[in-house]
Amino acid sequence: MSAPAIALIDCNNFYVSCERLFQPRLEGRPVVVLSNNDGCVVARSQEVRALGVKMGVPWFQIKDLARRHGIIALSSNYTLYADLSNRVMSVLAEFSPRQEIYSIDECFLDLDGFQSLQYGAYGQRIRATIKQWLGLPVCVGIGASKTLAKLANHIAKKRPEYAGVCDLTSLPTALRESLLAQIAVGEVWGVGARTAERLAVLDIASVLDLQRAAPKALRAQFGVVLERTVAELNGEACHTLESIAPPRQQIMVSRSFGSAVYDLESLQQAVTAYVTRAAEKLRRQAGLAGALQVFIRTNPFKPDAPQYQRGLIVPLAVPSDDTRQLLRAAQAGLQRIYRPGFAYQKAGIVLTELIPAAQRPRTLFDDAAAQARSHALMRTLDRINAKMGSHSLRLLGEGWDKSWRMRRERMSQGYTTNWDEIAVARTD
DNA sequence: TCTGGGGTCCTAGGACCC
DNA sequence: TCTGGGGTCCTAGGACCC
Repeated sequence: MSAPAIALIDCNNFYVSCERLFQPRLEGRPVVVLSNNDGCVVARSQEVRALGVKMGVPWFQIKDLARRHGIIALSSNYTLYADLSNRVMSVLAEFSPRQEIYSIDECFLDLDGFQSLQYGAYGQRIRATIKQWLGLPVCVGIGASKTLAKLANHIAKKRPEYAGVCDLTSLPTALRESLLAQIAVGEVWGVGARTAERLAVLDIASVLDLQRAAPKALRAQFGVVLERTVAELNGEACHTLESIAPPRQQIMVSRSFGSAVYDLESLQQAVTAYVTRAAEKLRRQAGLAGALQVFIRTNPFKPDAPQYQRGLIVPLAVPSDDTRQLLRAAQAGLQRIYRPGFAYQKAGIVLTELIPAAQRPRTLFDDAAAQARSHALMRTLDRINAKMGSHSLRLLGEGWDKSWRMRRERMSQGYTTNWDEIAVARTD
């Protein structure tokens, strides 16, 4: 009987690695990828980390530093990252029958049954395969629980002597504990800055301290989440591997504007675009929304300017996935919360009370013919946009001028997703 | 000038009911 | 002076994640 083992494979500074794949000149140079509107740093190359640039820092705050050190900043190209992510995940799926895709650049694999191959060696094979087939660097962490696998991955990333793969299940106890004693408790999956601060007061500073802490006392002070984390650190798997992603409970689409927006019409256009996108996601998971929330807000980072923020939940008479009905609800809500005279910085919508389309409630007033027409129209819309590229067909309400559209001034191309921008090996 | 977007889970407290 | 007790449901907000 083998002990359970879970692997966490995580791409190294994924967005930067994706960009380097198609722009080899970025290799060895300090590179960051910025969030929407070129706002914050969301990915940093090793060279940038070494300069002390923190995750999430606003780009304008480090422009001086960037100039001095020749940091190259790129707008985020999510189409490219999503495509490469899909390729990484398909390759990784070959290494275990049970895979949980956890985020765009991470997945868990259940290694149960692969013990005879030696987990560490298996991890090296995974790492080498992704590097050779896709050109992307990954690290592999292996542990008896998801939390330990994450921790092992952290060690694999930070300590070169592990060559990108750390198998905590095979380390001698003394070595494992000395490693855990050197890692700050805030590195543990599920322990954020607030909790780390409160733990410090109790003299729980390292991962080893937390592993050895009394679970019941922690539960009383911090709740059940931290209690489970401690159990996981002790090798008791509380978080199971979810190979089938459960349907989302809410679908949100929101964006900051490229520049401030004042008039209702621009907000209406933006909200139309967001609802359109959210409805596509909703139909892709075969769901219906029972309610829609719409919200708008001014820029909270400008406290001197008049502030206004409001949201409203609009219930739908009947749960729906029809873009037109969702739009009516959103526009009605927007009308009610809009106040003139403010510089709006962001708007968004959230679809909530989601149910599977198969559970569509029946009412006395069901109009089967109208439902069939709606279904056919939405399916056609989705198909055309899937084939011709999203936004090929869209509602007039999105408008044409788009002053609210976000800034992306440093964007790379669609090397793998757009025939016109496909990567070129040589031009002569 | 310039500060992302999209999620989940848990808890506390109020409303309501018997 | 002195104002029940317990259960359920819902919502808002906090904390965390990538």
